[in-house]
Amino acid sequence: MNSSGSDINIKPLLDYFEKYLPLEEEEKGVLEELFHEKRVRRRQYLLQEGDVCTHNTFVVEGCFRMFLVDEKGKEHNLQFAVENWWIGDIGSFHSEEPSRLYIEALEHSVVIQIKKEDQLRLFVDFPKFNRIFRVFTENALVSAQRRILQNISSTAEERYLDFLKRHPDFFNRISNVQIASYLGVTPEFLSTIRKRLAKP
Amino acid sequence: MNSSGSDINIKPLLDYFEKYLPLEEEEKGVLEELFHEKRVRRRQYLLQEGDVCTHNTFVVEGCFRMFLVDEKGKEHNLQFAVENWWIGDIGSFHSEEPSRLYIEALEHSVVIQIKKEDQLRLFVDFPKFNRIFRVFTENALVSAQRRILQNISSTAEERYLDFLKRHPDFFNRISNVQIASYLGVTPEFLSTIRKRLAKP
DNA sequence: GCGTACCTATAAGGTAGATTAAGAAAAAGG
DNA sequence: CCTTTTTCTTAATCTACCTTATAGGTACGC
Repeated sequence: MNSSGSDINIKPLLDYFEKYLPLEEEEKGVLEELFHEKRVRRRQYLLQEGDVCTHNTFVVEGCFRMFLVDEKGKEHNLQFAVENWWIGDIGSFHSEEPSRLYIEALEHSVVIQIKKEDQLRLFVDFPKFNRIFRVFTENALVSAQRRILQNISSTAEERYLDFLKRHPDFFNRISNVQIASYLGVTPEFLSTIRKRLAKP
Repeated sequence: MNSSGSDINIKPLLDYFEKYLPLEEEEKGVLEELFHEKRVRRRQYLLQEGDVCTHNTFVVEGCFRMFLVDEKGKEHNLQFAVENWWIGDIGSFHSEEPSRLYIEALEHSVVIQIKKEDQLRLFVDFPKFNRIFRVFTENALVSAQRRILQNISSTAEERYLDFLKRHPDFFNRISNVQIASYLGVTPEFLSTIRKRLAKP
């Protein structure tokens, strides 16, 4: 039980951390205290443009997308997040300026969240988490760099194949409309790519 | 003087850190001890494909590009770095696997570098630097995310205009061939964009 | 100061991917 | 279960950007 008095399922988060570093009992207790569960229905938003991103979010169950709406009203997916992924607008989280992004649940989902001030406290009290989060951020940066290189050097078909190879579980879970938006092409063009690939 | 016995100009690095957090004399001394100067001539490589990126590099003077060579032999610029920027293949640096990237000096340059093991030692002995580097990485991630969104949502002309607005100093310093490669277009097409923009 | 390598501009023809529209299939929701 | 909404497909037309080629301009290295 955490301070809100409700049972929350923090085990997936503990398991996740322990893949990186073993945790002391005290640390587990602090995590249980600082993280809070939230249930989000399909199509509900975790963050909307103009809001400041005040929480760091870990997905326990379900699926999200983070996207930008451009000046023509088109949506562009920056990232998906499923079980055991983190999601949030890290820029807004740290600058405390309003976000330009939306985070929307693609399925009924369960997340656990930590407030910015609590995360800072965690970093001060337990430098171990500072290190873990630095590593997470580095990994995210490496992924982002790979994606930039792919965007400027590959065709849409190559990007789609690489996406499927890297995330085979997304194939039956995320609609092609959303995948197209992530790849930076129209759903119509993704459809022709898929036809081309199915042929031979 | 550092352990190599040579005078190195570490002041730009100290000034840079102090924009984030004031440093104690002891910390300055440690930085001076752990960072080493390197002079790099134009067209010389700081990193080549297949090498493990063993150093984190801070640019004191000069200009670099980090790029990928694709299977068709074409080069794609991932990043530039000028005075007071960091450069390195952060993926290879942490995984200690061979890099797929090159880092090349576009001008005669001076950098100061820290070895991975020394940086880790720095993080353990002075947690303050762990925090500073986490913030650096977060900032780099935010930039990378912005660039991904731009790549999937903007035309080459919009990306070029944004690049100039964001880095006006690069206009007269970095050749259009290199800028085109960064934007993900051919130099010929960048030339037609420039003509289009010069007209009205 | 000179030669040479590189950089920029311009133009013609070609391709990847966008746009629009319209119908079929599937899924959400009540 | 039926209705409504969303998703996927196909095809025609259109545009952004690539490829190849040619030529003049610029700056580096000696």
